[in-house]
Parts: sequence; C-alpha cells; structure tokens
Amino acid sequence: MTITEFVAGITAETIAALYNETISPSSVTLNETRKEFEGDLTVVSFPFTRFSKKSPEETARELGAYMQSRYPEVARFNVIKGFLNLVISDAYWLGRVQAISASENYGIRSRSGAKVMIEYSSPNTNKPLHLGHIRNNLLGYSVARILEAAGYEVIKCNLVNDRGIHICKSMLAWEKFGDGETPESAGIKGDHLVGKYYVLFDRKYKEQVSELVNGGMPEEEAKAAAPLMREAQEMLKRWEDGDQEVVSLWKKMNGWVYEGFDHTYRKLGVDFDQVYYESETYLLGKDLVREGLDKGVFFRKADGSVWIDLSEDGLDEKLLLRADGTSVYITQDLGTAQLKYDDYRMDKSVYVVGNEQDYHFRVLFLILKKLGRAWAEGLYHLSYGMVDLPSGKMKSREGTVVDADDLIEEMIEKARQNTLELGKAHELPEEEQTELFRKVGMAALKYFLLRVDPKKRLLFDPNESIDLQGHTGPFIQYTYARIRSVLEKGGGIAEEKTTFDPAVLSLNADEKNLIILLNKFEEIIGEAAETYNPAIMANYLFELAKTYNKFYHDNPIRKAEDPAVQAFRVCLSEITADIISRGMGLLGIEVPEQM
RNA sequence: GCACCCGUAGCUUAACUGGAUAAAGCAUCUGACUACGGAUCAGAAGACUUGGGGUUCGAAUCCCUACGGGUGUACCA
Repeated sequence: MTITEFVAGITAETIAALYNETISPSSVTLNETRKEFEGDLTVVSFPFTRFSKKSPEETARELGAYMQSRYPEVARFNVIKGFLNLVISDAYWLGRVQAISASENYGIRSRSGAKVMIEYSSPNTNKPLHLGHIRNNLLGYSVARILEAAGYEVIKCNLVNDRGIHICKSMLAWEKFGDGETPESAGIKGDHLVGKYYVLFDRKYKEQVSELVNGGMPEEEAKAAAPLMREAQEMLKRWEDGDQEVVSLWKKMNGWVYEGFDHTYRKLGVDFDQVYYESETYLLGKDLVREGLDKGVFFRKADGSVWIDLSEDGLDEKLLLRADGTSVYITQDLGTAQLKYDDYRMDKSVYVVGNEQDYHFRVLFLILKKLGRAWAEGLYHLSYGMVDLPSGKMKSREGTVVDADDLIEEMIEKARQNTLELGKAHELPEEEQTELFRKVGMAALKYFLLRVDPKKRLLFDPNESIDLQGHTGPFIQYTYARIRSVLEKGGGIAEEKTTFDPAVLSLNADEKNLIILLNKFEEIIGEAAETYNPAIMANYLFELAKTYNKFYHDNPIRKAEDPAVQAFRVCLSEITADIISRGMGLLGIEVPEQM
C-alpha cells in the first residue's frame, strides 16, 4: 500500500467515525506538505466542512486529534488555515524501507491478464528516419515498458508504410538516374541511399514543373502533367497489377531500407513483436464498408462513393470508398484495426502518432464505435507534438531534416569528449569506453526527448544541441555510478540487500525526503501508465537523483560512525540505485556502473 | 471560415488534475574538494502564469473573450 492510499484510507475512516458520513478514499485531496511547514502529508479539509458544520480549522484539528490518538503511524499533526499537516512516524517509514528492500521487484505490478498493443514507429520506406521518428520511437518503446511494469501484457507493433506513390518516386528516380548504384557500391546505408533518390525525384520533378510553367502552363496543370509524375503514377499502377519487374525492384529497394532501419532501431534500442506491412493490408477494410452500408451507418452517394455523416458528432462527412471502389487511408486503417484485434484480442490499443493526425483518429475511433465494435472503447491515440527546428518545420523532401543516424553519432561524440574530460573513462579498457560513450550519449538524447510532456511540441536547436549537465540523463547516470562506487568501496556489492535494525534509528530530514521519494516509485509507474506519459517517470527520476545527491553530500554513508546508521544508509543507497536503474530502463535508458 | 492543441523567470521545462508564498535545470553572480566520485552541493538574483472578465472558501489549472503560435479541415498516406 502506498502512503497516499494509507492516509486517504484513514481519513475516510476518521470521517466515518466523527461525522457518520461515508466517503470514498479516492475523493480525499492529499498533497505533499510544503517545505516550509512541518509534516509529510497534507489533508485538505475544506471539503469536509459540510459534514462537520464547523470552520476548516476546527475540522482539521478534530480530524488530526482523532487520527493521532487512533493510528500509531500518525506521530504529530498541525493545522494551518484549512490544511491538516500530518507527521508520519519514523517507524512507518523505516518499515517501508525494509519492505522495499526485501521485495524482489519493488514497484512492478504482476500481470493482471490485460493485454495492450502499442503501435509506434510506422516509417515510410522512402526515406531515412529523422528526429521526429526518434521521438516517436522512444515514446512508443518507453510506454510499452511502462505498461508492462504496470501489469499489462504488451505487444509492440510496427505498421510499415511500404507502398504508394511516394515509394514509386524513389524507385523511379533510382531507375532513371541511379546507374545501378547499391548501398555497397555507394558505401552508404540503404535507407539513406533510397532517401537520396526520393529527394532527387523531387528536384527533377520541380525542374520539369517550372519548365512547363515557363512555357505558359498553369501551375496546377503542370504539376499533374510533368512526365516524371505521370511515370510514377504509371509505376504505381504496374505495382498494383503485380508487374514482375516493378515488384522485384520494389523488393530490392525495400530490402535496403529495412537493413538501414534495423541498424537505426538497434542503436535506439527499440524493437517490435509484430510487424504489419501496408502492402499486405491496404486492401483491407472493404468488408467493413459493406457492413457499414448494411447497418445503415454509411451511405452511398449518386456517383457510387461511400460516406459517413459525422456532423451530429461535431465532425464532417468523411469519404470511405471512392466512386471507382478503391479505398482511401481511413478504409485501410479500419481494416488494420480489425486485423489487429482479430490477431490479438487485446483490451487496449495505443497508436503513437503525431498530433497532425488528431482529426483522423477521432474519426477512425468514432466509426468503429458506430459499427458496434465494443473493443473500440480501448483505442487510444497517443498524440505527440512535432519536433521543430529553429528554422521551422523539418521537410524530408527538401532535405531540411535532422537525420536520426547523424544525430546519434553526434551525441555519442559529444559524450566521448565530456566523459574523457570529466569522468573516469580512462580507467576502462577501450572496448568498454566505446560502450560507455554510447550509453551516455544515448541517455542525453533520450532523456532530452522524453522529459517533455508528449503533447507539447519540442524545439530542437542543433547548434546548442543537448546539455550533459543539470536536468539530463547523464546527471541521473552519474548519480547511479557514484552510488555503485560507494557501495563497492565497502567491500563489494552484496547479492542480498543490506539489512538494518529500525528500532535504534531516528530519521533526519535528508533521509526522510529520500525515503518519501523511494516510496513513490510504485505510484509513479501507475500514473505514467495511466496517462501514457514517460515524462512523469523522467521527472521523478531527476527528482530522486537530486534528493539522493543532497543526502549523499551531507551524510556520511560508509563513513558513518554508528554501524546501525551505516547499514541503514547503505540500504537506502542500494534501493536508490536499484530504482534509478529500473526506472531508467522503463525509459529505454541504460545506466553505466562507472563513468 | 470552422475545429482541435499550445501560451508559466532571458531560454528549456514542473506544478500530485481546483489547494497554501508557482518549482527546477540552463545562462548570470557568490561560496564549498587533503572528503564515500565536484558530471556534485549550498546560496543570490530572476514570474501580477499573454491581456481582460467570470465561477468559489481557493484558479497556471474550469467557463467566456481578445491577442499570439501551431495543426487539421484531401477522392495523399
């Protein structure tokens, strides 16, 4: 039981005893007591005045007096305005430390049986991954880990957009201008090579368009009439007809891209349990359209196209099937949603997709509900803000992007310089050094992207790049490494956690602040899982590291004179290290033993 | 036009979902290594939470309004 659950519980019991009113513990408003007052937890007593018929102060005093007399965990209390500040006994806190220390996997909930699917990454196979994809991948992976810790069975899934006109563009450009170039012959990663031809297509295409415009053609017309565009469309048609030549080119170039993606995914430390390909799912959804027509949820217009009218829900009319019977994006997504559900029967399904698709997902979920899919209640769009550059939006067609691979290399290089200058890396053999630079660099990058609320947009300045000091991943890593170092100094790190005798101890402020935070880990996992928000975990870990550093600075651990105190502080350090390590793991960040 | 999101110290972010005197990091200034690791710690300075109104014991948070920024409103995906 967490401390908030405990206090909320005894508050409800107290209300029942004093005022004969039944309230739910979850309705009790609790805060951590502000630093300037004495206390650990604060009960807001304003809401109870309607039961007590007394002033907030008097009500709070009555509650406090009752609690103190009745519950040994409540050591003291004081009342300021309508706020009841409770001092929880050292015995309670020490008991919590023992419980945490003894538990194998503190904070991790056991499997509840609920299943959740998380779709993330979902790249296009015509260009390499960029900074925006990194945010997506890190969010998806981290949310998956957090939900797992909260007791879900998690299926990580990737829906690869491997077909369509944009893919044909890079294929066509390669065919026309590539001269048989391969990743090996060019010496560049496959995804970058294909991306190069995508950009090249756009350049050549624009040249053709402006040529036509200069010849007097209106721009709109020129865009459609440019020979390259016509050829790309022709190629798409041949692909859909299963033309051997086009399909084998498509397979070859996609193969290059996947090789490149795999490399980047490995660097990022993300992976998937299930991969869906749009080339295999793009025809799905037509059954659902038929079903919708039968049920009268959809309607057919005079030209034969199929629509749904969502104006009663504050949205517009939405097309589901073209007059020629071909499907559109949302038709596909309807079909894919059904496919996923048929495959896994999950209770929840999370889509990690940028916020420019908010409208699309509102429509998608609403349609599935109208089709009577009970599981549509479990669908959730984890919408995140885009990553902006000081110069504006990233545009891969124009090549103004922060490339994922480049950025990763830059961060590792930056970590190398910092670590050699500040750290103890020179004590390590070269192989371990390389590994360390990678861990530190990736931590800086990942933490930078994950500590911000997903829904907020993120400004990334490539020149200022990323700090390695202050509110950063390496700061937290450093705290961990230092704890490990301290623990080792005292004759090595034991398998079993250190035990201590709580009867002879009393807590000082630094110790207590640390314990309160350690005790919160479980709640934080729950909160991050419920809101699909890794930033909550990220900010908690920073807070924890900071609090530990203060504790460390002012309190001898191995050098404590009293052996009971020493054992206790060693135990606190062990728990802190453990939580940092596992908490960072939930963000997909590794911690080094030494740095 | 309409819809959705956002606006908090110079900059980047918090604020337990309506609670007390809005909290951190960076940058600036000052102090602490013969110490269990200074990538640290302590301190100073920096905010009428974009402006205006409302709701109530109480608002950064909810409502209205104005302004500023972003996105969507495709028979693209």
